[in-house]
Amino acid sequence: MNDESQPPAPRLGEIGLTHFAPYLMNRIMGRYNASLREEMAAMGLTTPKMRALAVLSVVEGPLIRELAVYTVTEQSTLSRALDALEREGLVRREADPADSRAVRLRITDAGRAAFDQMWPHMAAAQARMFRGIPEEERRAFVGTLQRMLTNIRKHEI
Amino acid sequence: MNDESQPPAPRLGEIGLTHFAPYLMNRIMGRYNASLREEMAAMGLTTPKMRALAVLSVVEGPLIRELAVYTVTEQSTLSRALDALEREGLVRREADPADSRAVRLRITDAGRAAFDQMWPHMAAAQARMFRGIPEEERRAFVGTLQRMLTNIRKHEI
DNA sequence: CTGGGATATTTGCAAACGCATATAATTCTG
DNA sequence: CAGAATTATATGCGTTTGCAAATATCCCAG
Repeated sequence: MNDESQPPAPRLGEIGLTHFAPYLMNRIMGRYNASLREEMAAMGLTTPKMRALAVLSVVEGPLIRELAVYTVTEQSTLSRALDALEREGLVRREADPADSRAVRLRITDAGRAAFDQMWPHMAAAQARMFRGIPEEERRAFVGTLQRMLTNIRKHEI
Repeated sequence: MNDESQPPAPRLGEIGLTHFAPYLMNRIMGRYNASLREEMAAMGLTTPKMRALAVLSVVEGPLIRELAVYTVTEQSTLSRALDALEREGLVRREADPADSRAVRLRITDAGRAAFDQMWPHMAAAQARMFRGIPEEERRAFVGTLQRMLTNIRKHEI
């Protein structure tokens, strides 16, 4: 609870929906995620499963609670998503040698293949989002996003 | 299906998670939404209910399917969220005089009061996101978001 | 006008989700 | 080093979600 006594916020009606960044971001991400849903469904993936594969294709052997942060997923939801991914042979749970509570995660070759099949759709959806936006503007936008992430980050990941 | 034959997308591993805008946006919005969940729960609101109130506080008498677009919510989910909001007296369904299939939505005074209680938390969460980001950068960021929304917009709303 | 296709909304049902709690292992503290 | 507190993960259970189908109304071609 850090209350840095803000000046009173202008009302939503005054700034308008389309000037309120979270509204815009929710709409954009909603459509981005929806645009992938069909391909995911065709591959038997849910959003948490797909995100887990995406992160595991890049991050080596994280803990489940770490992956939960990366994927913005409830830990219990992720635990069950991993059950499914493991059942399907896309991911492996490995016991951590130093801490037997902990589970380290690794993507399998089949998992990597599944993600490789998914990736072009993700890249295309992203490209659609940025269509007509100059490279420099886009770079600045991503820079601001990175700054925002560090602002709101609660975890060290 | 508009396939404008893209050049092959660079792999996620090459660009890195933190350069992939959808990943950053999902993380940021995940935390933004999570940071509101406690206040919402305290007021008996779910995310769709809260979003409906937010939009209805600004948009006059939309159809349910229109509100579904604004709130990025499945129409069936929204229909049930509206059941709850109506039961609690925060929203009214009104028959459209010209089309008796259609339902027009209006926020009640109680609904507006509920949203007014929620709004400071939303504004504060947004302020946290943008902490330390100069006004001009922030304006540019929102401008890019608006451009992105028109890019991916499927509906006329 | 009238039947066929569109449109607006609701509802049935199975799957997914999230909170709280259980289980198991580790670390800290006196 | 014993017991308390903490950490990592899994699971029970009620709620929410989303797809598909049902219902009701409207629009339009003939």
